[in-house]
Amino acid sequence: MIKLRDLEYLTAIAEYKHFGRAADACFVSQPTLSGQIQKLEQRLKLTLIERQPRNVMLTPAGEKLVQQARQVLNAARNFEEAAKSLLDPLSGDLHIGLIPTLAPYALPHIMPSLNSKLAKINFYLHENKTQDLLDQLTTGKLDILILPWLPDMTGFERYDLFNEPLVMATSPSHVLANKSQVTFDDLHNQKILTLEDGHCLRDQAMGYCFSAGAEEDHSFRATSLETLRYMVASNMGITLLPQLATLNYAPQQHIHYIPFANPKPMREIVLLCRTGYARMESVRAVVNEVRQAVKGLFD
Amino acid sequence: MIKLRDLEYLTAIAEYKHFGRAADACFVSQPTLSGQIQKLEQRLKLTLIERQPRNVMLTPAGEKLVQQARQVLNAARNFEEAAKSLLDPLSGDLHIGLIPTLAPYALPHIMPSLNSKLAKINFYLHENKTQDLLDQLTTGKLDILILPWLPDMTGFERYDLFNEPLVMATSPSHVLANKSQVTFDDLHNQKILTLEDGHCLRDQAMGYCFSAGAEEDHSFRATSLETLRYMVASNMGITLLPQLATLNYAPQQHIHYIPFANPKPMREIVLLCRTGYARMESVRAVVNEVRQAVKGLFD
DNA sequence: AATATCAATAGATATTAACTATGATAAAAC
DNA sequence: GTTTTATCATAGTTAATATCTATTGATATT
Repeated sequence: MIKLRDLEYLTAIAEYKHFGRAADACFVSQPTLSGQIQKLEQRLKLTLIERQPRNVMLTPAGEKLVQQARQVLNAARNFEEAAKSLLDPLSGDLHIGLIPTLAPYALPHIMPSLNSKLAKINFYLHENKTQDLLDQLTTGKLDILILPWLPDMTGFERYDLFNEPLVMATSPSHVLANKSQVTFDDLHNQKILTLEDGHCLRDQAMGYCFSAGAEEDHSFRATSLETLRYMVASNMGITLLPQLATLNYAPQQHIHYIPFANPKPMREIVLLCRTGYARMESVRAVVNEVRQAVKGLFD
Repeated sequence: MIKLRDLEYLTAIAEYKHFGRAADACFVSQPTLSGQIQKLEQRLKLTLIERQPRNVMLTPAGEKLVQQARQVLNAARNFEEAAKSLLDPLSGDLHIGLIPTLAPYALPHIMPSLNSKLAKINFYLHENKTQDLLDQLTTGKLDILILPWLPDMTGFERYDLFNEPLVMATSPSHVLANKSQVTFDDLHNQKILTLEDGHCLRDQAMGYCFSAGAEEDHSFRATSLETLRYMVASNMGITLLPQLATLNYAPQQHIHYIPFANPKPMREIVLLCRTGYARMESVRAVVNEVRQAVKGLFD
């Protein structure tokens, strides 16, 4: 039977394409790693690594087996995590991935209670675009994602957290600024400022706006919600913001936030983790705390 | 890092609930296994096994970790199989699960070409009820299933093989015996002989018949299609048989097989394997051969 | 009370993964 | 064209440890 150590060596080579550095990463000497890899190749009767001078690379067979090896190592990590979590259920490290249009506005509401109620869990927060988060969840770099649900997010465990309305943001001098509600029809022919590509908020907000007959301002795409907010304040256009991003920001920045009349555009914020993840107790605890924490934020 | 050997010991104990027998299964002495399990428990700081005199059992923590351990061992097996299959892609052992209402009638059509075209693969055939097959596929005891598709079979890779019509079987003296086609309405108030519980053909055929107003003969449930066939021949009632079970059987047994008018009742025969299974080449080859082999059997 | 069953312990042995030191080879530098 | 550097392979040694056999201890069963 294969040894887990061998698989670690193999994946390290795949990562670094360099025996010395891979050996360092495994905390062994280079000859040790070289020798073990050779033995592995002999046992499997396969050449896994192409040793060109100054250029180490994997053979096709090597690539394939590295994938399998990562699966095994992930399962082994799961075993150890499950063991630790049995010893002390709500403890250990938990890596949470969030998207940039949610993290800075939601975290102030949820992290205090997470940190106090689940004090033995160390929360690591990672901000990234949706697709990267999903990849990192799959590979095990992240344990939990909190993001707006999209229908193609299959193959994960899903927990609904809350529905976040999008609201209209205008400068005080804008024609819509003093309405108490914005209707679908109000959007007709309005010019909308948007985020740059890759933000799921962009796709979602634009979908809503276009179907209402609004137009995107193609001359500008913001890299963050804050940029967008400043543009709106400078009377360059209007935009849609998630409601969490509008709390405690209104007075000082001369922006009017106006809710939509029904049907309100919404983001369905969910928590995802891998199906079969070893620490479901921690996940469920987080889900409960987040639900508690946002209770009452949305009417 | 945990060792795979430890996980094998743990799962062996889970299987045999007996140190001696588990040790035999692992090809080591009993003290070796005892010692390693103890070390494992110390490392994890968890009691995994309850050692009652003459009664070895797992603690709840043990049960949980055994599950995780099996995952790891499955992944490791996958790695080794992937390696072997890279060495010689279409070779090795392949365990195929089939249901009893399909296997004896389909295998004569498909095994000859599988054995000749994929001569280096050793095919092991397992006949069992659907739910058992799915469990065994999940746990890795089986590599491939061939059975009628049901909507709850999620989480596997699926390949459509062929659609098998069901046909009406009657004795020659039955009122429907000499029709060239049976319609939905012909079933009204007919008495249908059925298989015993657990056969998916029973559920499927009955679903069709009941919706047509037919009635089940509650006084009798057959344990196999062959019993059913004899009952029909003895003029005890009529039944629905999958078409493959009617080929080359008609003349000698005095049964009339009558096709249905559209919409024909159908079984959608699919091939399932685990997603991410390491030997997809072999699976695809089997899929292709089976599709070839049944081509022309159904008009 | 005697015996059988079964897991734990003790001590010896063999395997092997790891180390340090060195060698070999080819690209890069002068 | 020679030297230097980078990089992986080889050799020999050491330390760790999984395994074995033999035995003990404890508890049901007869």
